[in-house]
Amino acid sequence: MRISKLFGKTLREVPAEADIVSHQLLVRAGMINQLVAGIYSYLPLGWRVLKKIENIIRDEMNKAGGQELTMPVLQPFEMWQLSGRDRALGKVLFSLYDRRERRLALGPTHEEVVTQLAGRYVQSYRDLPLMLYQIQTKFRDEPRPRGGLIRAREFSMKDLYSFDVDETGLDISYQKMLQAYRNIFERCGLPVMLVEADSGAIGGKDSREFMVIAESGEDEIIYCPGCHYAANAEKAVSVKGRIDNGRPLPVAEVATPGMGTIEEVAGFLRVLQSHTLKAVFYIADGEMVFVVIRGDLAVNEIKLNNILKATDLRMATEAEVIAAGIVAGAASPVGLKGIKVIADDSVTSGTNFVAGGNKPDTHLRNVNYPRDFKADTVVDIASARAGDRCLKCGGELASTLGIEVGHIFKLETTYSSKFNASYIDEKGESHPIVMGCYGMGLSRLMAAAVEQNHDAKGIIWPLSIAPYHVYLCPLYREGSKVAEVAEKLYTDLEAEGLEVLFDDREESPGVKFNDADLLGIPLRVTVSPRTLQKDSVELKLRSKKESELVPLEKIVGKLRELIS
RNA sequence: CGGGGUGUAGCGCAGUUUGGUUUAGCGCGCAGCGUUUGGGACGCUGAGGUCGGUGGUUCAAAUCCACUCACCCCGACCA
Repeated sequence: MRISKLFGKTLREVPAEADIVSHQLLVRAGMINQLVAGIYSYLPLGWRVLKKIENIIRDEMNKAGGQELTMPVLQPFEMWQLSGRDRALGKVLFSLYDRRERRLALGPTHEEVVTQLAGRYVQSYRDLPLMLYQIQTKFRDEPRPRGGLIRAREFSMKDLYSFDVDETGLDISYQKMLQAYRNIFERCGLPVMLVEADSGAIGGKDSREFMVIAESGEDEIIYCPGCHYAANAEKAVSVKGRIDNGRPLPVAEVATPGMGTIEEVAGFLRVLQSHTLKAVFYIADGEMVFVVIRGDLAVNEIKLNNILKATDLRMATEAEVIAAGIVAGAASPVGLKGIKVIADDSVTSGTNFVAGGNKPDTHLRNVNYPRDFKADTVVDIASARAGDRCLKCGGELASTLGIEVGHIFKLETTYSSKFNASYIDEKGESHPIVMGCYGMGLSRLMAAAVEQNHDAKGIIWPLSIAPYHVYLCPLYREGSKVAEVAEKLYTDLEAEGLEVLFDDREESPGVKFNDADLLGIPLRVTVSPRTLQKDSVELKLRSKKESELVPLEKIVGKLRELIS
């Protein structure tokens, strides 16, 4: 490709709307252009990168036994009502009406459609296992798109669905995908961290995310440097320890004038915050929920909602707390009636806690579970934090930020039972198909690759996903034979099947070199009067500082070698 | 949805506080001509603007007021 003909221009200045590095560089390099918030055009260079990623993914999906197909973006809204996900996704689900006033959704993911489709064709256990996938544009009306391609409203995604007869089959499919994903990231030159995750609105278990570590990441990862434990903070667990305050003592009221927060109460009574119980109030789909957790811990709302399964979960307002007859600042589950109580398991592991007295300015000492109060549910709902102890090895947990580039999980029969997708086994009995779901964001992967591979000058594409292999950079001079040599080299390299970006512009060397660096093409070949004096060209790797002179007759072979 | 910020040429910005020599300006980019060519060259000439939109105040609005739209950031939320 001749740069003089290439659609798209590099920008010297950083676009005002771009905040994170991948967004800035992709826009400056003329690879993407924003139409409206979270919606982008891919210009020829960016599109080539996306296609390279797509081909790697397609190759690995096919190798793992996947069959590619494509499903409709426009889907009847009733399907989403049937699965109940119209409510779970809420406004994230784009919807519109056709001319007959029938409501349609723009596909944010395809569990509903693929389950219905598989259900129509799979009849016997002989039809299984099966893996179907597509690479397609998805639509999600994000509350807040951000970071360029990191979180877009229209984006490219690969989604594969596995269908098996039973759990054992699902495990095999799951492992195949796990390996395929590792291969893909490896081939894209992208180091990833595999973390345990919450499966969110899609539902399911054994949820794993592939994270690219990056400052601009949106997800917090809690991991243990000592063992291999790593989890999304939404899901992470840690050692809470036991609070041993001796044998349970009789409950004793104590005056705590003006003390509302845990910090104040603990300070006033001269006890550790971990020796107190904290009450937090939520409204789950309109119903008040009383949450009890040890004073030094924080409630993880994702974990909490996995118990409550509410569509809308939020902290209660002060007015709602008062209206429920609860004494804010001195609330406790002791003697409480008529309100659902969810307790973190930390409250059951220890003795003689300080808790609210349910009277103004009053707390209770020596509160013990279950002697003094009972919870409807006792389960882990605490946030694990960096600095906590690892539950597996006891080491100290650390945290980092990551970009979620892939997410795989087991759906089991959640969708197959709703959409009546079943098969007949050897005995002639009918069973719902056991499913798995495996997503990967291509456009996000592209952004993550830039986050991971860049320097002050620009992008440094890994060879496998670079828009072109070679940046051919002649430095013209009147009366020299540079142009002639460069033209011939361009033709020869293309004939060899190399992907060449030919900077045939009459620009000064600085402009060309800077553009080459910004675009991040892995190999740069410079032809100039200086190199031609030695019958050579200069070869420089984008990822390296040094360059070398290569004799003209050897350069084609040399490049060929570097690329294969 | 709550909080904050920004909308002036393709891009980056100044001008808005205190309305009037502003015919709305600068840098980059773009077009033409000439010189230049190993790390964002230079000269001359030129094209390019509903000052986000609507309404209002005023003799006069990029500038003041009201409403509104868009974009960005933080938070909430999120696959």
